[in-house]
Order: sequence, then C-alpha cells, then structure tokens
Amino acid sequence: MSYVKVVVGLPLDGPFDYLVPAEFVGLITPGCRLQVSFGPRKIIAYAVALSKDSPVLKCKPVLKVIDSTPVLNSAMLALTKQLAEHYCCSWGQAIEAALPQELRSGKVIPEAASPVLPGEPGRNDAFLVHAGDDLSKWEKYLDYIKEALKDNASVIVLLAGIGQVMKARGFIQANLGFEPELLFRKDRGQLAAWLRVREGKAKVILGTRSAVFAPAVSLGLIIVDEEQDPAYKQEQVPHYHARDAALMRGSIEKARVALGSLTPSLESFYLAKSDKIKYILVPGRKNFPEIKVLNTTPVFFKKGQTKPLFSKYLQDCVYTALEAKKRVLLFLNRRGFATYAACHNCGVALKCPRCNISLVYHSKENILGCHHCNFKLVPPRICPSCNSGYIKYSGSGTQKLENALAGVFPAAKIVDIDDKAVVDLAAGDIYVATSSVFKEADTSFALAGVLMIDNSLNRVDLRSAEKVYGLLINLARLTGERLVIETGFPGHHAIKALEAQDANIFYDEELKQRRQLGFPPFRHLILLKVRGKDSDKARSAAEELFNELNREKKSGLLVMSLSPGLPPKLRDYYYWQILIGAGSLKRANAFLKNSLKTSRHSGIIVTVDVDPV
DNA sequence: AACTTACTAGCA
DNA sequence: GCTAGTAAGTTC
Repeated sequence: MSYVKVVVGLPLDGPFDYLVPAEFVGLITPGCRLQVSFGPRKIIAYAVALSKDSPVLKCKPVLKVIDSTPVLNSAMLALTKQLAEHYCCSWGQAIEAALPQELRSGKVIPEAASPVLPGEPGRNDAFLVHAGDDLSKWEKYLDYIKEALKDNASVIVLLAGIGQVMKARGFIQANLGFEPELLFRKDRGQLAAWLRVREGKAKVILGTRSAVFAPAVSLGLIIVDEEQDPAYKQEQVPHYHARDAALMRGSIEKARVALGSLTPSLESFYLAKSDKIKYILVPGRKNFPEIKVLNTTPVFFKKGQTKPLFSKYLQDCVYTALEAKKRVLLFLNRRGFATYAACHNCGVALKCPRCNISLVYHSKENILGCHHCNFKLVPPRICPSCNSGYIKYSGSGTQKLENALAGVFPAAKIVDIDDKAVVDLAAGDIYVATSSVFKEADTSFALAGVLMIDNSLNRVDLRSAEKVYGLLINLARLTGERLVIETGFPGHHAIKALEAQDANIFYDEELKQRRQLGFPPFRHLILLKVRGKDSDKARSAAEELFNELNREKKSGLLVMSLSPGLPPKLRDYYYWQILIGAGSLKRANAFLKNSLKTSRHSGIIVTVDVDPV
C-alpha cells in the first residue's frame, strides 16, 4: 500500500495520512497540492512525505492530485517547517503564508509553466549594511546584486512598502538597464509573476514582505532593505517577520542575506556585534546638520495657563530662516487638531464606540475620528452624556500647530504634509509633518524643529527609544543646516548619540538596558492575544490562562504580565494580552501549544505572536 | 477553523 | 420530555 502524509492550512499540526489510490501512485511528490476529504469537508492539503505504511487504521483516499510538479520545492518545505516551529503555528499555515492566493484556493497551473532546476548552491553569509545615507546604501546593494548576477544567481530584494518598491524599481532600471519582476501579495497578476519567477525568467525580484517566499531559481542573494521597519512583521497568523524568514531561507538555500538600514534594529545590530553576521559600515557623504538640543524641563505653568506648542528659541530660529528665504520643517508626531475631546460639564470623553479610545478632532474636515478604525463622528454641540455641557478640546496635533503658526508667522505659507498629500516643495515656507514626511522622496529643509518628542520617548514600549532614535536620524538626514530638538530629557542616549554623531553611544546603552531587563535581542518575547465579544468572558479567560501558565514552573516560560489589549477594544472584540519571555522558542512553543489545547473557552480566540514588534 | 456531538438550563 | 443554547471534542 502507498500512503502520503499531508498538512493543511488550519491550526492543526498533523501530519495526516491518506491512502494513495492506484491511479495516483507515482504522481505525488512532497510539495504537491492534493484535494482530500477532511472531516466533513473537502479541502486543499499539502503533501509533505510519502510512506509505505501508516499507523492510522482508517485512512481516507486522496481525491485529486492538483499538481504534476510540486508548488513547494524541498527548500521551501524546509523553510515553512522551520517557520512553523519558530512562530508556533502549524506547518500548513506556514505553507499557506508562502503561496499566492490563487494556489491556496486550488487553481491549477497550466502545463507549460514548469520550474527550472536549481544550479550550484552559493555560499551562505549574512551581513548588516549600516549606511549613512540612502544613496550609499543602494550603491552597496548594487555591488551585491551585480556579483550575484555574475554567478548567474537570482536576487530577491525586499522593501518595506509599495512606495519603496516603486522607487527601487526605478533605481534598478536606471542602473542595471532591465526591468525587475515585481511581486505583491494583493496583486491580480500575482500568479503570473510567481510563475515567471519559477521559470527562471526573472533574475531580480522586488517585493514587499511576502516576496521572501518568491520561488526564485538558484537564489544567490536576499536583500532586506530598512530591515528595522515593522512592516516586515505580518499582523495576521502566522506572525512571521520577513527579515528572520530571509535569514532562515539564506541558510537553507546557501544564499547571501544582506540586511540594510540607516537605523538598524537592535536585533540585527546585536547579531553583528556578536559576530553571528558581518557588520559593514557605509558612511554617508552628506554633512550632518548642527544639532541643537533645547532643554524644556524647568518650565512650569500656572493653572489655566497652557504650555505653548513651541519655544521662543525655536520661534526665533524659524523667523531667521524665513528671513533668509529658507525652508523649515516642524515635526510633531501626532495627527489632528486635538487629541482629546471631553464634556466641560460632566467630563465624559468622546470615545470610539468600537475601540473605546479617545476620538481626535480634525479641524479641516470638522470631524471627530478614531485613529484605530474608520469611525467618524460630527462633533456634537452639546454633550451626549449629560445634555448640558459644551465639548472642550485639549491636546495638540499638527493641525493645531498649523493654526498657532499662522498666528505667529502670518506672512508665511504653511503646508501640512499629510499622509495622502503629495508634497510640493516649492509651495511653502513652513512644513508641518508627522512621520509621514519620511515617505516622501528627497525632501530637504534648512531648518527642522522637533516638538513634543518626549511623548514618544516615554511610551510604554520596549522599542520607544529605538523608534525615537530612528526618527531623529531620519530627520537629520532631511535637514540641511540645523536640527532643533525640544526635550525634557537632554541626557537620553538617543539624544546624546545624535549630538555626538556616534551610533554606538545609542546602541551600546540600549543593548545594556535591554540585557538588564531581559528584553529582545537577549530573550524572545511571546504575546498571547486573548479576544472575545463578551467583555467579562474575555477577561476571565485571559486571567485563567495567565494563572495556569504561572502555575507551571518548569515550563521555561517567564510569564511577565497580563494586561488589556492595545487598544482594549477593537472591532467589537475585547482584547487581553499575556506577555511571556522565553530563552528557547522550541521549548516554549511546545509547552504553549499543549496548554492552549487543554484550556479552551467557547467564544474565546487565542492567538500566539512570537517576537512581536 | 469549521463542524459534530454532548450536555445543561429553562420550561410545560 | 422537549428545545435552544453552549461547552467540548474531532479532523488521517
């Protein structure tokens, strides 16, 4: 008898054994898609191994063989298996994350399109390219790409967003003289592109996160551009990180992996520092602007008095710059006009009914909006709760800053760089922006001011310092002459490193703190997300799981906290989260899978996010 | 995840 | 004794 072991795209480990009917014997190889009966339904299954016998008494037969050639080669099978172990999901779920939608839903591949056999394996080395500016970074990438192409190997370049993919495409066209293949998850022509890649027609493949799974022939190099970008982390199960998937794939397929960044993640920096990967420093050619740190601590305000949006000092700097007809950027990482709207009489805040967070007032549209979902509300004239008080707005955003600037500099043209707008750099004198300014290509300002950065610095987020440092480095990159930072923490290592133009000051101190606190990159974090539509049930289920995990002392898990989700309520679900530290994922995941299986509550969904960002 | 089966509370 | 609603168990 002949059997095949399969896995499926459900949160079930398997593998499950099926009988191979005589007519299919010899047609099935690991990596092929099959149609099988699974419980009461017919589903797509992925063959992972063949077997002469099976311990299962009542094996069902394979119903159909979809592929004559496997959709996953042995390297891809190995990669998805490793991902499943790392990210605590089933092998089948990892496989489905790696395949285009059309293949997951059973579409048959035309006979003509067949894969090319791989060539000689290359060498597996990985490095971090820590670059001073975009251009020098890309020149380095280009060297690596040319080298790979010379060896007749193919190259995958991962970019953080579609905008960056398009920019990269232009760069490749201009410098290599041919059109790269583009690969997106949501593209309609995705399968066609995927097939071209598999046929060896594409030598350079550009894409976002999921392009790490491109079926490249003789893969020689994977570049992960701006590897610290959180866009590389998938928000849905399985929560894989494309940078880590790239490193795994590189070692499986003996390909080089280049992680590039102007502001490397602590994870990658630590890998380089501990000689797990090579460290390549590429200095930038542009001059660093003068950094002026303005200590804003000693200012106290009387009752009724509100803190001004920006200091007198910065105001003078802006004035001088405008006099000299120079462009100014003011950075405030908060959208909207007011961040908090509450009744003056009863104090009830206006919140999003679905997400339960404060609504933000946008003066241009005269609308209260939720920044988590798309909920919008026309501002009520009187309080909907007590029916008497008027609504008082507080907190500051970019729109409020705009209004304040218009008062101080009536002659200046003030432009808001919103995420949607295309920035016209000839149009204004003072530009007001959130971090959306970094999406724009080659913007440049003589003077830049950073306002209220302390909010970002003090957030309860283990990466807050890393994010602020990245933000400041990128702002300095956009600034020609002078960068003014208003902060109450002038001694913070992110600020000190910027002033001294020495990244090591930041990374060394941050690594020291992370080590002391047992945070990544010294330990893995695992976030269990517990959600349910019933608020009480969600809470008690989370508490019960938390207590149970705490009871088990020999699990190797460090159960760190139980807290409401961020936000606590999202799209009609109440969220709770349990944060766990783990030295070894192998041990932790095995234990977690087991305890999640045994402690199940109806109406409660628990998902596992390994290495959350 | 999606589906089936077992069980329990509420009612006549 | 019945049913609606929900908790628990299964998927080769």
